Amino acid sequence: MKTTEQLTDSMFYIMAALTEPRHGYAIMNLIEESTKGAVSIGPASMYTIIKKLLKQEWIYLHDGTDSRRKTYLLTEKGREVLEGEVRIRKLMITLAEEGLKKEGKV
Amino acid sequence: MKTTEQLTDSMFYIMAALTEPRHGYAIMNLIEESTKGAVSIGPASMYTIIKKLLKQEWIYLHDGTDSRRKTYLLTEKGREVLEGEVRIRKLMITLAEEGLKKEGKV
DNA sequence: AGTAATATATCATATTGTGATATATTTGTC
DNA sequence: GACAAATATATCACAATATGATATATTACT
Repeated sequence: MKTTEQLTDSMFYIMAALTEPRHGYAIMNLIEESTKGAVSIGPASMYTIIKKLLKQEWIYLHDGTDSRRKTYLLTEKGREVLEGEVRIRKLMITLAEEGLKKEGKV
Repeated sequence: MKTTEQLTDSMFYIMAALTEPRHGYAIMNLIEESTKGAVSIGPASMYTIIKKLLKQEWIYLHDGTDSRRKTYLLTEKGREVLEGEVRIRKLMITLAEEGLKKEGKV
């Protein structure tokens, strides 16, 4: 999938959770709760992706960080990327919904 | 990402396009148009994924198929999967939007 | 003191996606 | 009726991503 800055699902989910300061474990729990258990990201994926998001400077290590927990938050750039993603994803959901409601059983 | 039948982005996009009978090339164009060029799936990804969706029986080879074009459509099972996906994706978009609109620049 | 929950981390592997490329057919046009 | 451009499908080898298994340390609870 080639795009103007397209995120994978997992990246999107994690960034969606980081509009507020959260640490890795909290992100995992939030995603699981928000989707009622339908989506869950394990630690391997979690920390792999966090590393990448840091490198891209879409998230940063936030103050609340103590020796035990590392708290992250979207950067301004990250917010913009997320906003763009939300827009694109909404378009595709609209397309899917329109098609589905036509009840086009051919 | 572990789930009750989670689709990758590309799979989702392609299935979203197949609520009506379409052939591969048409799917590619539709996705590009619907997202205003922001998302584009090339032939390699397209046909790889179509093969997988056929095997899963989420899409099937539809009648309109002539010797030249192969037309596909969602199966009933495929519709259900897509419906479930739309639900989950909406939840995550809502989460992202709520976070974003708080304008929480800490 | 012992155990469950919290929290981060990594490695090797599995899964998924894609650029490059090939081929055939149809359509338009000079 | 020759040629180019657009349409349409297909595959391979490689790149990018995600993940199960596992390890380790700290905190909370009883």
